[in-house]
Amino acid sequence: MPPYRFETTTNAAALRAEYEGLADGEETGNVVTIAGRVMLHRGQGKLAFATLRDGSGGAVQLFALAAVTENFEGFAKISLGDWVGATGEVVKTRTGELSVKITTWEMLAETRRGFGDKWNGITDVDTRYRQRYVDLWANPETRTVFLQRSKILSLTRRWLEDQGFIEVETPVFHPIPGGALAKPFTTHHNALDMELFLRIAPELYLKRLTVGGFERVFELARVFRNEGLSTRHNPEFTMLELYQAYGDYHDVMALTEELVAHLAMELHGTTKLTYGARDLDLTPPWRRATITEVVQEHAGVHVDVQMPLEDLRRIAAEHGVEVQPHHGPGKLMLEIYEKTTEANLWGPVFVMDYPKEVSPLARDHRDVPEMVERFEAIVAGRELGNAFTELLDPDEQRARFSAQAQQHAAGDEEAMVMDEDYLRALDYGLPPTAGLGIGIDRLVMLLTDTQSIRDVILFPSLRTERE
RNA sequence: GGGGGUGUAGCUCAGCUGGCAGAGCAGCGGACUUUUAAUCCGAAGCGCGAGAGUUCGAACCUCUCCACCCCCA
Repeated sequence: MPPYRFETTTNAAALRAEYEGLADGEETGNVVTIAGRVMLHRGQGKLAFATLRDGSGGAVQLFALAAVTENFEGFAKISLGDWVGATGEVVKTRTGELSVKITTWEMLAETRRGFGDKWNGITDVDTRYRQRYVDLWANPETRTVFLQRSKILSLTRRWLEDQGFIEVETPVFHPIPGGALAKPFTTHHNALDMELFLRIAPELYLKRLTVGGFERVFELARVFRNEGLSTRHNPEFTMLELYQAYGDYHDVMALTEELVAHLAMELHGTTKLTYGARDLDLTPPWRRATITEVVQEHAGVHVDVQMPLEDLRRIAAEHGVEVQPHHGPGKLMLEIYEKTTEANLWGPVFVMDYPKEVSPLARDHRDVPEMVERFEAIVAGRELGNAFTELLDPDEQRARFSAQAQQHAAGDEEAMVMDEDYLRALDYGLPPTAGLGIGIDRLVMLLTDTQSIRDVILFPSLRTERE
């Protein structure tokens, strides 16, 4: 029967740091107590060795002798995967392995199932994602990725707080889904007898807070989008959204590149990374380019929202875009960009200025008609972040919502609907504000050089297992 | 939704133009006073994702279905 608690005095990484310099065969006289999981085990008659790995990420050898170890017979029979706590002297064996020469030990948990092949680990992706607890032990790289994810979240919080942002929490249940173009999940509240939506973005609540006087806010928000699964999409994922009063999208571009560069420096000590065997230089400043410019470069055609609709339709069709009758020039321009260019932009690059038609929450461009001040940060062919100078004018916002609501009524489930409460908030006055959303999962992928979103989400969405 | 791939022991995998299902590791039993994926000896374990078909004979061929992965919409 396992003990109710077990007190350790150190861990494997600390032991390594402190005693790695011992000479072969040297004994220290220092007694320590450690605990962890048995990863390797070697019996040798009246001797036994076990490699113990613990939460420090390090591993240290337990060295048992029949003459000095209590219940030696039991120790000689422990299995790979068992949790063991042990006390003994820190020594280095004759062959130079840092060890704890144990006098007493306790079984903390016996495993009933093996942890897979001790050499090959677990490679079956289904097992790795479903039984992450196995993956984390069997594959140290998995552990590293999630430790890095944790560090990225913590560094992001600290950095934003240093810039004067406060972290807030806004509702996950939304009576009206909004803040992004996506299909929501629905649920039902029994006591209120009302349909609710799981949020697709925290945007509209965060901007209400800016109206309320929180001038710099951010949320690390789990959001939910009812769409397919892929290496880049999980139905629930984490977005960083932040709003900065008195700023515009140029300010947020600077913030984005500085934040990402800061994270790269803290994690890797450099902003020159490798992603998928290709170099990726995240050093600021990142390139700024308009959609028109990048489409010209990658597709060799000129597009803008001023040109005749017929020309845009023709170019779109030539590039394999499925042209719908209700597509306006803005939508066509965006489709052409996404089809021909986005995935080919290695970046990092801020692709600037989007058609108003596809950006219902962004403010009109100060110089270019029918466009808004919006950018997407593209890195490694993928959208990392999306940001804009926020639309402040309640009348204009109402008109944008109306246009969206019409599309929604026409069957576009991703289109927005009217949100009267948000309009009421704008009536009170939203100061000039810039907002940013960054996909944390994709950011973690980038900074950990992983190719699937499932490699950076501990428990990715999977079909229910069935017998 | 379309295309491609995979599915064999707890894990990692092999299994040829159809011919009696295998290995290593783990687990179990045993030997061994300094091992390092320890080694050695022994016994056991899968009927091949599910179902149907072709065949004297199917893990291998055909069909249907299921799951997972990748690409595309």
